[in-house]
Amino acid sequence: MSQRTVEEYLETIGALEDSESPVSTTSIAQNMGVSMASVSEMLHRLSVKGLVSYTPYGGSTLTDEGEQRFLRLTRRHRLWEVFLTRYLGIGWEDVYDHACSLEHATTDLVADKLASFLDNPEFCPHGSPIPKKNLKRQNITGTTMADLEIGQSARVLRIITERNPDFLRYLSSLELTPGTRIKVLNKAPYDGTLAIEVNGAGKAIGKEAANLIMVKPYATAHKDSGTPVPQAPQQTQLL
Amino acid sequence: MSQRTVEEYLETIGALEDSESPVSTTSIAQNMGVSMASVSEMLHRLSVKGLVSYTPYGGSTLTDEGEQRFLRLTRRHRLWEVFLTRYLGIGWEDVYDHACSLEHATTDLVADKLASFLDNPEFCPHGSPIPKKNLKRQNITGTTMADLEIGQSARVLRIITERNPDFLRYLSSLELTPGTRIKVLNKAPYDGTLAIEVNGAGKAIGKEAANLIMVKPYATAHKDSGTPVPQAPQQTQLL
DNA sequence: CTAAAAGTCAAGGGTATCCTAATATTTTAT
DNA sequence: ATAAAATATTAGGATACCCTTGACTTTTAG
Repeated sequence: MSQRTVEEYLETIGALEDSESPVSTTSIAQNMGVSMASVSEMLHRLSVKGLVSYTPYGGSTLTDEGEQRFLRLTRRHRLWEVFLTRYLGIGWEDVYDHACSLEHATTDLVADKLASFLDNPEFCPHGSPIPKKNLKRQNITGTTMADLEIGQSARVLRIITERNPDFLRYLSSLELTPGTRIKVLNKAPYDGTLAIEVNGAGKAIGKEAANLIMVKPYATAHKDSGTPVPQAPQQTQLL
Repeated sequence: MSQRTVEEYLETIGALEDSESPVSTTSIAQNMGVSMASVSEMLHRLSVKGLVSYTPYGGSTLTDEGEQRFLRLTRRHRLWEVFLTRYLGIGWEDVYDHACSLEHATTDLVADKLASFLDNPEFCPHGSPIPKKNLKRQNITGTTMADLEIGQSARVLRIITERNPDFLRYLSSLELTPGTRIKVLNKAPYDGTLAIEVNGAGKAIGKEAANLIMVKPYATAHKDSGTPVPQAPQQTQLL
């Protein structure tokens, strides 16, 4: 079983576990565009390899070792994303695919040196946390833009769908990048379309899209807590 | 036939063509560590794909298209080597392997942006020329250190064996990196061992090793021509 | 000219991955 | 509680790749 295929399964399962655990065979099959039979077969193999804990008819979870491998890949992927946007000037809308191929070809040494070079960034350009070298999983919980009440202000933390350049370009056009402050002006009664204020300008965004944007609501009365927050993706100025 | 396998064959054939053209099946088999039969079979397939021009019993050469693919890979490989030494601080002795995996995972966009970021370097850390974007093959001819006469001075241009960290480490210990100026003090009559002067100190180096070091002899009477020359591999100072 | 060296070819094996179709299990809705 | 629907698994087959062995052919060198 090729290294590459294994890694792709681990990544799919790991990503799906954020929203569904154990992960169903159907989800995996749909995500990877292969038949359920293929997935079933592969889960057996991954199970034998000790990377996935698999109960027939019951779904799959990553074992500790599978989780480690998943996080190591995620770390590499997101470090490359930071490098590609910051130093090569590739837009955050497009970095996903390029990082996808690089992550599988990155040796431990290169990953470590890259992290230092980038100054151990905490977030990728889409606002997702970069696993640290110790590879502990970070739980991502929180509010989406669609959860906000009328009148609430918040800061954009993270875009959940990293791999859809068109969607990300759309968000760019609305100036909805991680770090941006927004305020909900109104919510349409039937379809839930949001009227929001971004950088002083009014914009509209559908509920489906708003559900893919994680935000941190402002606690009006309190000082902002010390939690680090993603920065807007941008190129480092070179000499 | 997997992308990766094809690329590895193209690289092997392309590299061997520097010293032997057309390239014999035996050379390829030895270089790749597979049987001649496997190579024979693969050459047929590469021939059908139009990447290799193959005459049974007569050897193989890359077609124009094969050559392009080869040069594109070489370009990527060497650009990564420059990045790894200059920015990540990985020693020139070790970059080869890390670059080897990255090169296959590099998209066109990333390769171009990386080249600009690195300021379109002309040479890799071992002194080999980096193919330009137009992918014209550069002929590498010249003198090796073993060809020098007693009393001649020269500058180290290029180490031919890039993939042997131990050998490169040995050269490092002799301070024989690209860009260094040396002078031949003596040549032993039987085994051809060279006594040389490097940075004011006397050293000895065997004929076999000296054969792997390309140099540019100084024309004593003339001004140095304008030909660019590789620099010593070193890390860029970061702010 | 002939033996050794180099190279090819055909046959076959192992692994990996995918699919479809048939079967089995679990869930859901009545 | 049970039938239908949804979900999942297994069996079996197809394809591809890449390798090796061993018999055969061509080239080369004495």
